[in-house]
Amino acid sequence: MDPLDTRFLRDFLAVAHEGSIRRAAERLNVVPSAISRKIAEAEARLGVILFERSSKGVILTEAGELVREHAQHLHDERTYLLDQIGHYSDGSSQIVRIATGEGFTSDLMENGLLELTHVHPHLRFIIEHAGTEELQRRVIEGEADIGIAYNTLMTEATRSLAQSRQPLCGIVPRDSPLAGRKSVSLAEMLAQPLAMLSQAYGIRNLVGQAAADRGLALRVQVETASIALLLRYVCAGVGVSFLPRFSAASQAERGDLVVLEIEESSLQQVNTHLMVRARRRLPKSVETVANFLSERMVAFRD
Amino acid sequence: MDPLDTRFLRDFLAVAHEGSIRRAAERLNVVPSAISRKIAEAEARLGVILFERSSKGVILTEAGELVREHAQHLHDERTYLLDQIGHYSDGSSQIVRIATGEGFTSDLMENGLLELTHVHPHLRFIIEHAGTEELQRRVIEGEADIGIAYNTLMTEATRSLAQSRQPLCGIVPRDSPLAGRKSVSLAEMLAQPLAMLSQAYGIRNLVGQAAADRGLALRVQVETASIALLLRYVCAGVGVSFLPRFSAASQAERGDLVVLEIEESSLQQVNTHLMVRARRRLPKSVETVANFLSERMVAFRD
DNA sequence: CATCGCGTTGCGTCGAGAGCAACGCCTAGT
DNA sequence: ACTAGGCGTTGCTCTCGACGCAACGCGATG
Repeated sequence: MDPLDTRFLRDFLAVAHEGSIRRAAERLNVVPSAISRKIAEAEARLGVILFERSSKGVILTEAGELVREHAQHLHDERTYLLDQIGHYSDGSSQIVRIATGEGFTSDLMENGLLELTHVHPHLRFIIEHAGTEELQRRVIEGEADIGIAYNTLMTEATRSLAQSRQPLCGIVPRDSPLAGRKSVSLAEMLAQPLAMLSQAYGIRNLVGQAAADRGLALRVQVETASIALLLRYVCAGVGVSFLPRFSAASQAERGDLVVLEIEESSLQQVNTHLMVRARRRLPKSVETVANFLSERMVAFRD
Repeated sequence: MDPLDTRFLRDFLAVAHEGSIRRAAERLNVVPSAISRKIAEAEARLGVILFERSSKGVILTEAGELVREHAQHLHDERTYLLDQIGHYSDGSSQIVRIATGEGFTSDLMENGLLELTHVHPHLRFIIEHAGTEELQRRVIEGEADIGIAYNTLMTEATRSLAQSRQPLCGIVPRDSPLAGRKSVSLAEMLAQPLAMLSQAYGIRNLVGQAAADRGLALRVQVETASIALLLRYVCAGVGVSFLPRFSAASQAERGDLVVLEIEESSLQQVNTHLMVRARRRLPKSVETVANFLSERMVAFRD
């Protein structure tokens, strides 16, 4: 009867997420034909095609994307309602999923979760790392409650609960000739052996752009997706790298390396955001965590 | 299975609205037992009582009110989605329901709807009058899309799309001794025979409060819920009244009566609001109407 | 004390929706 | 060129969840 029934939307969300009716059916423990029929009927009633079928699966059409947003929002609201009613007072669904860039790892753990787990021992966390775009996608599509991203453009689909400017800094070994300096030029940095994050992280493009503007060549000796590796690279004295201050804060504190300002305005303007899905009313647990992290993490100090 | 199924929420909304399972069942063309059972099952699953039963019907509990908001919001979002998909492109559901204080009647009609019906002939309107609180309730509970209210306190459940200060003015006959004045004191007004709106309209309390602050007695000769009657009262030269300027604009233009500023700060601070339900994404039709009225109606000119 | 309207419960019935199996289609690998 | 595997879809069957009907208990009201 109703083409936008709750159960239909649940199935729909699974299909959109999996990109395949069969896989969604498997995850939901039903037979694919059941879902296929529901989708077909909904399309007939709405007079709109929701998925484009291919031999590899299905992908959302434009109209389908609208329905997906609706389904996601409904799911959020439902969770919020159950939270309000106290349906989760037993502690279930007190799971907060955080998606974050790898650079936030130590800041998140030492300044955020360490105390948070003591103050609210009933909370459970799922923490996943991802590049900036993937991270944003996870928040938007409901795979994560909170996203913490560096150098990201906010869209209509996300809302920022905390932000601060976190310049991209130069990370140099403690015995580097640059180590005593207060700030360095981009040219001086690029004259050193260099390790950098891979393309997915945006930082790479940021530096690449700045270098191009000055007509400087970007010679990367080591390229990796691991920030831990970058830090070890610098600590070992092999060469320099670029990271925001908070990513290297603990090593800098121990004197293992030195963090320098770079005289390059485009690298000063970089923002960090703590984001949640737009228009979502946050369950108490998520709100608690978001507020706590916003206040405590170094990445959101001005 | 699902205690918050779409169909359940539809029934739930009807019950909450009607205050009676039987009446809701009748309106939905189902048998009362069906609904009664659904509610009982939902309460069992949620572990919360949603309605308090009495021999006269049912009323929402606190938890029930949360569910009602959820149901209302879901309904809004669903309508919005269908609107976006173009499901209503045939023109159905292009009905915009406006709840307004009676004082806005001529302004609404002459400066708003007159042109609007020409520009968008496919739009249909349902316009209902109500006192300030009732009006707000209708917007919140989804019985109206747009509310236009005078002297209202905005709450969390409503959002204001347009507002302006509209002082409460003195309305006097054209041959009144006060008619030539630019402004008058409250005392001078209250010395005249007086007709006023009844309590439900808030204007009464506003004047009563101002009078009390100055130690003036409020002697009301005629008390009515009809603004048209107030206007005729003044036009006929019987006495004076209090109304915002826009309510008497057309009569003042024709010279049938005179509108005067009152030297009383509390009467200057009164606001008009064009409000919609908070957190609601407006269908195109509603948005069109809201924008149009905000721009054209005298009540929202500064 | 009778009556009326309310929500609720027991029981029989029906149909929406799920499972099963077969089909057609496209892709990719041999 | 062909085959094998994965995909969405369709015809059929069956089941069980939801509805209608009727009777019940309860409180208010006159």
